[in-house]
Amino acid sequence: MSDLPPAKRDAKAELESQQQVFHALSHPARRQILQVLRFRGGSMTAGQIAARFSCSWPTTTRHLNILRKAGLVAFELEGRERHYKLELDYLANTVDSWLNCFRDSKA
Amino acid sequence: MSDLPPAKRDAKAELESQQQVFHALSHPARRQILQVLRFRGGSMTAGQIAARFSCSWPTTTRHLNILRKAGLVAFELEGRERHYKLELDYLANTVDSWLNCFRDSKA
DNA sequence: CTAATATTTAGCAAAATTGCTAAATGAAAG
DNA sequence: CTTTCATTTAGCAATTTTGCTAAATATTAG
Repeated sequence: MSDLPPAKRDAKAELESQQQVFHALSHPARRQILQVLRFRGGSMTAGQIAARFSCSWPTTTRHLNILRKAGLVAFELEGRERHYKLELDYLANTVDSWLNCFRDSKA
Repeated sequence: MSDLPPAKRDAKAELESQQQVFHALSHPARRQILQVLRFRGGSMTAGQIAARFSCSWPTTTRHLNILRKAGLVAFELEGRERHYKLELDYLANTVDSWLNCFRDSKA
């Protein structure tokens, strides 16, 4: 791996993290988790999140993992709770930077 | 189906079209098709699009179908060619309207 | 009508995703 | 140290997605 010039390596890495973000956003449950987090001030425990969803707790955990690997949420341990927090700027910036190419330049 | 008050039915329909858009955007080849279209002025034949991708022509056709059902592209027949065009506004508006909830309100 | 061109649909196998239940981890309370 | 609480990991079955090749469709050219 990494037998590429820095510029290309970076571009590739950026494409990959973009892919992780868009993949994470493709499942309605995951978008909803982000919205609930946003709505509740940006931070909740795993239990509070899981309680709001109809799917099983482990399924929610997995969605949270996908969101975390994509960089859209992060958590901090507090005793035996995990406080997940929304990575608001990363979310908005990543999507925006892709979407900007498609914004009407005539506006 | 459709045994719901109009407001809820509409909300549900909107969620569903949002889902189709985000699902369509989750595959790198599909995002790339949109970018190529954008880059080339918003309109290309199926053949011109397929020629730019490493996957087989039928595979590209399927990606185009997914994009079309999501409302992100549309085509017009011109002889035996299909001219696909980018639905720029729908793309930007759909993604934006979801993303707006996550834009920092303090800015 | 026949051949060629542009593109799609059909149908299949491989891979990825989802959701579940059961078991595991790790911190805290008794 | 044993139990309890909060949460995750493991492992499996069902479904969906992807990509391929082969066959079909439709339009134009000869």
